[in-house]
Amino acid sequence: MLSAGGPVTALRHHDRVVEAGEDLVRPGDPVDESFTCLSGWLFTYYLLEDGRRQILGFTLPGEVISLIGETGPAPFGLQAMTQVRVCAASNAALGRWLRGRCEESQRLMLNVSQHATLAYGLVTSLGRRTARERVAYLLLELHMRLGTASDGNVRSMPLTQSIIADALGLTAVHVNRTLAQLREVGVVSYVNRRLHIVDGQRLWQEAGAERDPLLTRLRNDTAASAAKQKLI
Amino acid sequence: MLSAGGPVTALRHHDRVVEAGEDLVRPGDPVDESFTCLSGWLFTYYLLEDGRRQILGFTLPGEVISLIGETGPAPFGLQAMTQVRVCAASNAALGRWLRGRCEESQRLMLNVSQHATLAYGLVTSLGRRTARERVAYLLLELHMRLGTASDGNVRSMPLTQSIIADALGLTAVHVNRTLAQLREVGVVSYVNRRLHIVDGQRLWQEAGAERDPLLTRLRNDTAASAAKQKLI
DNA sequence: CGCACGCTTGATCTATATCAACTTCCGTGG
DNA sequence: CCACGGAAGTTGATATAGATCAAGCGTGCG
Repeated sequence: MLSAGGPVTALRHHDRVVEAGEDLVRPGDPVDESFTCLSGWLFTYYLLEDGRRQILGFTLPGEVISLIGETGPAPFGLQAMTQVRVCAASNAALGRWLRGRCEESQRLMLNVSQHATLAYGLVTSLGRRTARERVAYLLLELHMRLGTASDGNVRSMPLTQSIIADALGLTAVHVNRTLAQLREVGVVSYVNRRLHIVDGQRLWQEAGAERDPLLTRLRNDTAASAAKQKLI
Repeated sequence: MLSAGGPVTALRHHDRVVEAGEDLVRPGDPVDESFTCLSGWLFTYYLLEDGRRQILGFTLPGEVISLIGETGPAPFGLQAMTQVRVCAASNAALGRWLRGRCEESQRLMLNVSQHATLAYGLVTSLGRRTARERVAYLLLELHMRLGTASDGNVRSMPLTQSIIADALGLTAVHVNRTLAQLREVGVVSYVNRRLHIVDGQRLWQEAGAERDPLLTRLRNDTAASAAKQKLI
């Protein structure tokens, strides 16, 4: 879905390792590269002048961060949540490389447009969902982006409660209480960076996502790519 | 900025007129076209199952709605706020046309990526800004997208208070009070669908946008395109 | 004329923030 | 191995931004 696997890796001029908590891109840095995340998790964040922070999205292993549309100073930062290995390609080279390859261009556009779609989902969460719905929705989304393929219901992720808070426009304290609620009613538990989906169906309900076109599509996409995996 | 002016108009197979309050695309419709807005305003919206509505963005005259990344049922709707004239191009034809034209492909990608950027701005507003900051920010953003070019400080727009509310994750009532506040302190007034910027500098402050990279860029872009206009 | 929609204003409620204290976990240095 | 310190998580008490409910006003339109 968010992985294109193509041009950025083809052009990789160097890989880079970033330690947990460090920035791959600092807000304001000149943007001149795009990345593929080889391993580890990143988030994209926006910083208000007074220090309030909003997380704009997460990048999981295999996903592509296409910054080729950006110019000048980065309006946001990219921070590693774990140790991260990325491969980088300069946007200039990428642009040149794409010049002859319309196919690839369009593929990359697809990637950008999927990021936009995820952003729209987040807008909707922040604007119109309750804390509980937001948390449920995020956990569900990440669960699916990690690939439904293997061991079903348990999954470990590097999110802290205060990262969740900054992604969902909430307070760490409130995220804590919300997670506690969801655990107590037996829907999901997220303890020790370990996500355990207790009742999948109820989780979809809690997220208000049963008919949510965004998540539904994500489900189909991952189902499809899981099927593809099987064929190999 | 959000206007590409290129492929969609080049390929227009038909124009269409939509009356105020009608949908150009209904949520769930199959998406098979992209549009350029020739006149009038639209908004993109997401509908939760229980009727809550979140507006994801606005489309102003001259701007392009590229849906070429979308397939299957539309996850969102597109509604006309005024009578709207758009020109439409089928995504299939658009894809074919783009095949030989990498330049144009990239231009379109730029457009998509700018929409994503606006979405990130909205995420930040909804997640981490107060009602007052949100309203100020939105008014400022729209003011600039309308083109700073001509008559400075007054501008008429078709936003109702409840549309503003649905865009900013607030209640119409609260938007009303917030607008009243901003008016009383002499920063902006938005009365009768008429935006009057009383104190531009304070408005940037209220929006918390003085160093906001997103809006700053928008300012530069429109300044640049205004300069270009002059040259013609 | 009357009705619907948009706006305004007041009273009250509530989801979430804020403040504060305490615990548990984990890595580091002695 | 233990002692320490800092980050993450937990829990309670209280505060507040913004929601909800309700009523009334204007105005354009069928």
